[in-house]
Amino acid sequence: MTYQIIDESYCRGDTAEIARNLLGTILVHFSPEGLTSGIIVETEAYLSQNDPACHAARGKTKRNAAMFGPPARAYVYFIYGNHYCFNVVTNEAGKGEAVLIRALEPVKGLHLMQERRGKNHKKTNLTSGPGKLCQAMGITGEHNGCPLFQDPLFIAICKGWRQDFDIGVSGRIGINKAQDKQLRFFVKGNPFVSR
DNA sequence: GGGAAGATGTTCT
DNA sequence: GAACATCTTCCCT
Repeated sequence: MTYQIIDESYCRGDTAEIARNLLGTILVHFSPEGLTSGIIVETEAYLSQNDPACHAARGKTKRNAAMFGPPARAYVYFIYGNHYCFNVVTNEAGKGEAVLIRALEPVKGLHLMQERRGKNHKKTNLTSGPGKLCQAMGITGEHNGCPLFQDPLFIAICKGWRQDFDIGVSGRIGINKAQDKQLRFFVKGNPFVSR
């Protein structure tokens, strides 16, 4: 499988469209413990306009500052006392938009993912949720603001994974505000999609 | 200073 | 399907 790493321009423009486009791309992390990677199969868009569920809705804070930075960077935040969530910053710097990566199909480093997740999880339980995939991939708050087009953490378009998948659309998961917005995108029928 | 909510995961019934 | 663990962040109930 050959990769073509994305560049900054890939994440400029309409955030919902980028959320769709990210489906079927691969997230790769060269960590000190080893390589892990997975195909992105579920995403959610968070917008700056008319979207109270977006962390940037109430303006820039210390926590969400990375969302207001340049696109194609990571926005990683800590939630519920236990979990990290990984986002791709989109649109232009200053906007405050991002795409939450909700699920991956593991490709490489399965053993390391098992180790990081602890216990004896099934393959489908390694990366099928935003908190799970961060733990499995070794993504933490250290990666907040990191570029996503160079080592050690990057997203690439891969030739070789099937490109003929159907895209499902639904309301976003786990939020109380703006539940009617159809901003969740996923690969239909993929067993690694959450829920 | 304090409280409540939060883009979740796990375990139990 | 529901309860709960766990703790940071942000805006005052």
